[in-house]
Amino acid sequence: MEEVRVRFPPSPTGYLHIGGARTALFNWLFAKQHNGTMILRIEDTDEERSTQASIDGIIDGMTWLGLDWDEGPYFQTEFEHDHIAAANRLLASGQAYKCFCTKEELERKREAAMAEKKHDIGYDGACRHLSAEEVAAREGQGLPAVIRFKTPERQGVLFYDDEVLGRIERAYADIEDFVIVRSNGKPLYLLCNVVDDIRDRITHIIRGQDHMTNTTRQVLLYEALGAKLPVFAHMPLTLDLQKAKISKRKHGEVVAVQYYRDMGFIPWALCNFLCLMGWNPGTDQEYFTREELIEAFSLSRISRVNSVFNYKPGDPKFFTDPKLIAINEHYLRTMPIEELGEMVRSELEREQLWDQAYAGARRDWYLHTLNLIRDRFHTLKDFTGAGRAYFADEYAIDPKPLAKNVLKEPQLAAWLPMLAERFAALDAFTAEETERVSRELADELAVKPGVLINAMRTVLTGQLAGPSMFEIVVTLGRDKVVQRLARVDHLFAAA
RNA sequence: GUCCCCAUCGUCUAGUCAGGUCCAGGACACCGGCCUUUCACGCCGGCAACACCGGUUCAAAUCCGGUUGGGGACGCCA
Repeated sequence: MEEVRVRFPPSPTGYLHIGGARTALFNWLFAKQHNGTMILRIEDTDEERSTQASIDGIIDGMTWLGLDWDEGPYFQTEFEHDHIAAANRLLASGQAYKCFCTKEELERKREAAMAEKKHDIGYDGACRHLSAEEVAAREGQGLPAVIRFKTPERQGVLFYDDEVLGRIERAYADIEDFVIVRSNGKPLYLLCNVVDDIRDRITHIIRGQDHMTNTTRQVLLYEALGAKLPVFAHMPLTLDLQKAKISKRKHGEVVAVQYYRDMGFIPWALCNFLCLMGWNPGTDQEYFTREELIEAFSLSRISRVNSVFNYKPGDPKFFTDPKLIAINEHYLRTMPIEELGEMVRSELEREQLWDQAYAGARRDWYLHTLNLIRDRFHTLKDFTGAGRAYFADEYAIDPKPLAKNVLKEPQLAAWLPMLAERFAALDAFTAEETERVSRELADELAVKPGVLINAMRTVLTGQLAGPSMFEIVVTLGRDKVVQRLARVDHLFAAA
């Protein structure tokens, strides 16, 4: 079988957003599955809008997601000679022509047509049949010209067979003569893209349905340039709840890949979520390892229906699509603990909470602690947020549980230090022993054990919720527990 | 307006090509229960959809036609 070669060709005019990342992911999956080649090609021919920051952002985003490429990044502007040469070839063979119509003229004609027939006719072909003499005359006058592709004068329809959508047809008559080179001599996307895909020997073009009208025109370009047509697969778009195409401009950072890195998402969780937008394996499986997904993926199971990114602005609990959060949580609590340890390490380092011993003598403690607390967390950020008390002595106490579990019972100011003393006196600082003395004390004080236990949790971890109290106690160790329980005065003083 | 694509729970979707096993399955979210010192996790249960109209057929989510609805593209952007 022919080698599979695919490409991801972002234009560097903004950060990598999740729609683009999904396109990259599908191409990547397809390439991996077929032991093919994935090419990253930066389409930077729009010089006004392309930025280095955007190029960096795209590369960083892809790298973070783990979507690697085999060739590139290539830069489209470096191949301008190829594009111009192709345009000249088309010109020479009569498959393209110079057009001297100005933007203003075209605009006027378009408006007139709209007013008269309420119908946008596209380019009217005014320059299509200019003789060689007429062209020469205009050039002699120094009139600027664009190069337009000459749509074949054929009856009937053009078609191609899409791997997702089946046969796509479009009447030749509906395809206007489109511009392939600007009047300043710079080639345009429609042409560059095809020339590059031919040169890069792309076999499969997997891109969004928003390219479908481009595809019909590009099919003509392939034919005119005498190249074999690649396989096309148009994937559905991702929309917002208002059913509008998601965009950087409209939705801001919540659609940026970068946002998910900053929010503490596991990269593969985002990939897993993204692949489920517009694709499914035909089974009930929803969680995939990298290898499983590469194996299971197929173009024919890409959906034809646009999917909605279920994000409602302003909801603190669901700061992005709830399913994406759920998938992230799933990985957080099921992934191999060593792997999680690496990811949390980065978070701790960023907050200057990392202790080198966690990689050495205290590694078992470190991994055990992560395992203890990960069940309740949503993102990697929680390890340094809600989980801060496990790694630092400076941590905030959530005012809500402070009021409810501690300040509500003023006598705890005395009771907690009493508990500290008893813990300090224990022969064996175990879950069983600490629980025993806690219950004993509660009994003596004639209060429910929960009063002491919940107050302890709040003081020791700063949180309303957490793992089993006596596991926490053992994990933190006697010193910290005694210390934290003995000094609760300031909590009451502040109140 | 023109051309193209699409239409199953709130969201992601299975089922549509090869009509019956679908009074429509799974997941997320939501609600309830169990577990529990808290909150989660986990487990159990619940709510919730074939856009509409017509046709074909013994039988339609599935095939055909139309309507409505949604999206995309209509640049000397990519």
